[in-house]
Amino acid sequence: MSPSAAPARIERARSVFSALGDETRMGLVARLSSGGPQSIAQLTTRTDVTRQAITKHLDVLAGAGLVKDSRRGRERIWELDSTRLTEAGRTLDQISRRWDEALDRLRKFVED
Amino acid sequence: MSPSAAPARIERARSVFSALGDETRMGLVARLSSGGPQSIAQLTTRTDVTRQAITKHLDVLAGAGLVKDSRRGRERIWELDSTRLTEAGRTLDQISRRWDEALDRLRKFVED
DNA sequence: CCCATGTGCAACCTCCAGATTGCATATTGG
DNA sequence: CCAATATGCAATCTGGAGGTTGCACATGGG
Repeated sequence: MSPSAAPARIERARSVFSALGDETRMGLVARLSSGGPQSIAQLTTRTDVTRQAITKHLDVLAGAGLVKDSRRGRERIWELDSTRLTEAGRTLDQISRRWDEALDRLRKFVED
Repeated sequence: MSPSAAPARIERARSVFSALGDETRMGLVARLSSGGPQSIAQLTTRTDVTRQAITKHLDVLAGAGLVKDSRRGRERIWELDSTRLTEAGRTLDQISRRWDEALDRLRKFVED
């Protein structure tokens, strides 16, 4: 496993954030994470948008590698794929940590 | 410090992701995290967009609570505020962890 | 005191994300 | 076999995000 260059990692995280930035999509992810794999029809219930809209949103999430689908009869089942989610979380931690360390250095410097 | 209700926490994270979803803004955050506090003019260099565009992006980042500004003479200095960044990262971890645990339960259930 | 530098404001433009509607196509249960 | 259910495909619409331009307004250095 290569260490994955920082820029690529950041860009990957950005695509994840772009996908999660939408309210409907964030809701879908939350539902999937707690409710388990579900069909499009199921995911459409308790939503104020059309099934078509949900389908598009799921496609976007899939594009960011956050979900994957499989067929079960006439249904299309969607489920979460936590890999990218975890990675994006770690990337955020890194950025904020780097900033905090820079702050510390600055503080010490000022004290001298 | 109240534990902050889950929905509010998620919504806050979503607004952070929405801000970080843009390529230019993600770039600004990366620059600020490693390069320290900088003026608008500085942040505009090495960018293919106008200073006005950068200003708007900074305003969006500020709206999500990711950066804060202060004046220094005729300059306006922007710096990172890692609080929301860290929180958003933890939120992602929680979601993916919840999903992973659900997966484990499902696996054990199937084995029985 | 003046000019170069750093910003703020506001009008304006363009494009595409997010949504809808209408119709075609699979599957399944009884 | 047939009607109900679940989804796919495509055309179309629209508001707002992201960008620019032009000009006014501070501030600091020489």
